[in-house]
Amino acid sequence: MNPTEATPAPPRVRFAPSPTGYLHIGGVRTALFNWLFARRHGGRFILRVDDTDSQRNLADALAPILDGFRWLGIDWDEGADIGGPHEPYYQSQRLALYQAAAEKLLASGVAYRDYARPEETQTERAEAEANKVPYLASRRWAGETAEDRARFEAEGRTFAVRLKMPRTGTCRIEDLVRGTVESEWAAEADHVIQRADGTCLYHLASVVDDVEMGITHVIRAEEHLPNTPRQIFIFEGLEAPLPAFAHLPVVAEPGSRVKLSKRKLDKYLKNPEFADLYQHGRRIADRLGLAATPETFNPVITDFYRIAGFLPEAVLNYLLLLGWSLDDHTEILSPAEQIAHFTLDRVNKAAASFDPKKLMSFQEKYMQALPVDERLRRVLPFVETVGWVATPPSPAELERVRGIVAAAADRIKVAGDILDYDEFFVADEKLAWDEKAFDKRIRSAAGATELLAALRSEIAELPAGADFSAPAVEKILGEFVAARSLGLGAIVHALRLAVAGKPIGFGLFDILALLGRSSVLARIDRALVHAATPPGAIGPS
RNA sequence: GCGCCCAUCGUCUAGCCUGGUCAGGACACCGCCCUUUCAAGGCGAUAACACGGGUUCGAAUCCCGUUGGGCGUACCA
Repeated sequence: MNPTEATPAPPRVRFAPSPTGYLHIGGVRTALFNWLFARRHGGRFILRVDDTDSQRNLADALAPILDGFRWLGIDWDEGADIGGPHEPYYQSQRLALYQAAAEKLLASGVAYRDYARPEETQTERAEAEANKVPYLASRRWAGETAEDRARFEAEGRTFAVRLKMPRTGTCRIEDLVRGTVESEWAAEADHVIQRADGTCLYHLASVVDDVEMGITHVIRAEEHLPNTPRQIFIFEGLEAPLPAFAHLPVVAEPGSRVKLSKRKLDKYLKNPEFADLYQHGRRIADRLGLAATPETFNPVITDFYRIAGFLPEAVLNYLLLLGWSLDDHTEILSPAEQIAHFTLDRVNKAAASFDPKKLMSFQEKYMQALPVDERLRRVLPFVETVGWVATPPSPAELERVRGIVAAAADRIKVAGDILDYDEFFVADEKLAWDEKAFDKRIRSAAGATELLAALRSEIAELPAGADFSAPAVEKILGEFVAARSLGLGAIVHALRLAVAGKPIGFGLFDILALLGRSSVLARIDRALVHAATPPGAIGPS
């Protein structure tokens, strides 16, 4: 690098979630872009907590957010939990800073004490609405002199602090994503920055913190774009340098441009693809015995993916492409590649709607790329939680689960899918059958029970310790059907139902090998008894 | 209402700045192949420049307008 060239200071960016008790997937996308930008330029990513309006228990409301980021591998350099040079990182603990800033704005005349009563402001606003003009405060109750203040206070009025917005000129924002955005200052209302009770509002707090924390780039969702002029006004009032702004498109509902919201789960469930994703996760949550309410478990919330056993890299990769692209063909980017290639100028302007199917496709690709032992590692916590293996598993259990994972191959899309394969963990006498399939494939299939019985004796006659691996089983079955001039199809379905209880799943030879000879014999026996029981009669539970 | 933002296949997008390609890729869908089921995989097909005016030999690309959508307009964030 040319030593005479000034090295730009490393950027400082922030993500400032409200402690709401959950991490919104759209918020993750915004945080991801900030994080990527910081990592790409050797800057700092700061996690500040916007709890100015918080009534809830902070620790409980914040934990899911921090856990979500940790799970995703989005780490922060300063902020919640870890502190840093600009402590505290909780806005509720920075009130004095905001009040001092309000004083400064008041002193320099860019803000005023507004003694208007709420209903008076309301009347003015209604009037403006009726006249179809932007609402502008009359400033009739602005206590700008000591006399005015004394008079208003004598009337029993209290004040809020309002910005005294310019009434002429143009505000120009050079947005890194949207280019030059212009608006008339006169269209800006005199926003309140400090309430009558002395507490401060978002716009003031946000700007004061950005100034104090040395934020160089404000990268946030597009919904904040119309708020930017008033924030710029505060920056200027504080005589602070302006950060660069980059407004990201929102993450929208499936098939719409409306911002994704966790409260509209019922509506999204009418979208079949969204419903599929939800049901997929739900099945896993149910098996885990989780109380999955829409408030805590829903594809809009990051925890959904963690609980169901998604790979964080896959989720991140999908989110990256929601509003950003590298070129006309690259889709799979590892975190390192994402950092290496991310630039704000390739961020899209239009809102991007959330596509559950495409997310799943990323998840499948990432899962397929994982070696069996890695998949085993992801799957283990699930079988441990439901008690199918001990915690930690014995070497034999480990080997068994590994075999199941290997045989499952691409069928395990998310780690929690392992819970679909209870037939390998349930005791032989507890195996439940899919009755409809059982009826079709065994009870009403001509010759099925006879064939099953014949195969059963053949397997039983195998010498003790005979090879029962998948290839060996394949050979046994092949010879069994060949001796009867039949195809494999003649026995496969009945056998699958008998030993696994369901008509779908792994390759049959894998199933038999995984179960082992004694289980196979026991299950065929039990199926034969069950087949003899008339349908509708009470079968084994 | 007013202000701002946005607009390419169903969806995510490339292309737009620096006009000229059969408008490219991915996901989904559909069809075929493979196949003991289910997945997976392979091959193929359908599918888009919101509309209307300009400018130009030529417009997805530049300009104007229209329409549609989104966000904001709180003593919320």
